[in-house]
Amino acid sequence: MERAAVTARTSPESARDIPEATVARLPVYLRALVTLSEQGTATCSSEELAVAAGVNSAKLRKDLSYLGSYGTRGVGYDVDYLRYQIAREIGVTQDWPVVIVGIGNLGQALANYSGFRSRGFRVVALLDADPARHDAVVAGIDVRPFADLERIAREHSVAIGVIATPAVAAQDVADRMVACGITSILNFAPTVLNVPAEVDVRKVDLSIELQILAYHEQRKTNGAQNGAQDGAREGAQTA
Amino acid sequence: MERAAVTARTSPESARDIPEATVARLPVYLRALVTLSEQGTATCSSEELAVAAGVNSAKLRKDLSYLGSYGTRGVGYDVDYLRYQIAREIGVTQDWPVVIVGIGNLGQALANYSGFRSRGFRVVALLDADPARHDAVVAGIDVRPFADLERIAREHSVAIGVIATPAVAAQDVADRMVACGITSILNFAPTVLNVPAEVDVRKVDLSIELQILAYHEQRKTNGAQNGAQDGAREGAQTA
DNA sequence: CTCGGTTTGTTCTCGCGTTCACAAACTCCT
DNA sequence: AGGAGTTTGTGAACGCGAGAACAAACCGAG
Ligand SMILES: NC(=O)c1ccc[n+]([C@@H]2O[C@H](COP(=O)([O-])OP(=O)(O)OC[C@H]3O[C@@H](n4cnc5c(N)ncnc54)[C@H](O)[C@@H]3O)[C@@H](O)[C@H]2O)c1
Ligand SMILES: NC(=O)c1ccc[n+]([C@@H]2O[C@H](COP(=O)([O-])OP(=O)(O)OC[C@H]3O[C@@H](n4cnc5c(N)ncnc54)[C@H](O)[C@@H]3O)[C@@H](O)[C@H]2O)c1
Repeated sequence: MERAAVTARTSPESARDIPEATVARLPVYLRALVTLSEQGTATCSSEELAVAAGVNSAKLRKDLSYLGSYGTRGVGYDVDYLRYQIAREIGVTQDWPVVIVGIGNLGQALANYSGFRSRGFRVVALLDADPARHDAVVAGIDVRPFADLERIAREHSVAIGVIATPAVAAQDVADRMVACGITSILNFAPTVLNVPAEVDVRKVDLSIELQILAYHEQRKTNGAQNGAQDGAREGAQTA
Repeated sequence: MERAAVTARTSPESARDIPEATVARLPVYLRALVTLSEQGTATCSSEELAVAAGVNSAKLRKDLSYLGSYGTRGVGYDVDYLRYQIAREIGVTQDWPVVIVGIGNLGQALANYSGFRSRGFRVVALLDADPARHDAVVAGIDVRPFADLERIAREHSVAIGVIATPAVAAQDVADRMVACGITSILNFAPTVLNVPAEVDVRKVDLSIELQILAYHEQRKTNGAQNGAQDGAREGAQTA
């Protein structure tokens, strides 16, 4: 891995095959580093950063090692330098244009969310199929007809789309997005999307999260009644 | 596992140690079964259900085998029977009372979300620290002062809490929830929560999801420019 | 009853991810 | 300069989960 480290230092677009589990944690590290930076911390050890990110320090170091050798032994990591390196690796040193489709309860909340802009994303359009919603202004952005998707996607080179429509409409919306060249979809509708292999889909599903909590909750209370030997249940952050 | 299967058939509160990965998929199967049931399907094979749930059929069968032997070889699964068994296993045959704290953009959207009720959850209170929000009615429920948490949690035996406050307030809210006996928390604030080991925390983080998509998106476009040999990138649903 | 077709439940294997543990490397103090 | 103390980066061990493959079990026809 020594060679990889050197390559990472010299050529910006390097870093072969980062494990998916690591990729999912990089944003967490990035956020922790931003917080540390805002607090005026110049350097931090892997242990400090691990605590701030809520993970094991060994895991943190291994994750960072996939990006290169950005730390100094005996000292730790330069907060701003590491922050930049992770941001670059994730790809949020420039803003990504994003469209949100389905401007109902959830879509409006998302549009109003200020955390996007500051974390590498820019909402370029709000689209809805319901004419009654059109011409409304949400978070300073006009709500446009869904039919405008193709034009907007082309004009802004949109690669990422957010689906916040009812479940029945989600597959149609996804198909149209794919047809417009969108290759990454964040889906809030509780349904399975069928997309070509080159398109990435991530889903955020409220009910599933709650049901997972309910399962463990049931176990806790039943275990108490039942008197069964429940081993140490870890309450670690489960992503 | 033969013994476990028999036990599962006879005693309702059985099913030792279901793997976490399986637990996370049970809600997906449940939803697929509900859809199938509503379509009038009486029985289905593991292959059909797997397609509906967006997973491999071998994985599905293995997952279900942890609950017991609820299928019939050569036939498949009785949709309604399996649906009930999974619902019982997850613990959503009765409703769980839930409190939502932080009734801003996101909290209001959550309160208005009708999918909770139908999936085993009942919002019993909306709490906010801002007096300006009090006495507003969202989704037919009064917004109450945050100080009411203890009384409400006790009166309704609330075990599950949802945090939709700004990040800076999230840890305080979590501490108060834990003090009130809440042992499961769904956190929307982009921060790491410190809670006792017996408390389960699940987080839903928009920015992280988008950043993961951005990472892969960057790889796709860079790979094209670079002409590097990018192996077959799978676009499967990543939870 | 028997046989062919079908589908489940389970075993086995492989790869990924987590964690431990430690050598290498760096700083600071004497 | 050298040694003590600190922290990184990584090799190795281990456990969990994914998937292929197959025997066991069930149905229906004849
Ligand atoms: N509100 C929540 O907190 C919440 C929580 C979890 C999941 N969800 C899911 O998110 C999705 C949106 O929820 P919501 O509460 O905002 O629903 P909503 O009904 O308030 O809004 C849906 C919007 O989508 C629009 N729409 C419908 N079909 C469309 C189409 N084909 N193209 C474009 N727009 C279309 C509608 O006009 C409407 O404005 C749903 O699938 C819901 O299950 C919502
Ligand atoms: N809106 C979104 O789509 C979105 C997306 C991703 C993440 N988030 C996160 O969800 C959280 C809420 O987002 P939002 O857009 O609804 O923010 P918001 O500012 O609209 O609402 C926050 C609410 O929490 C209340 N609050 C503040 N401190 C409190 C306390 N100590 N106790 C109880 N209530 C308190 C405020 O009065 C306000 O009503 C934030 O952490 C945000 O980062 C929101």
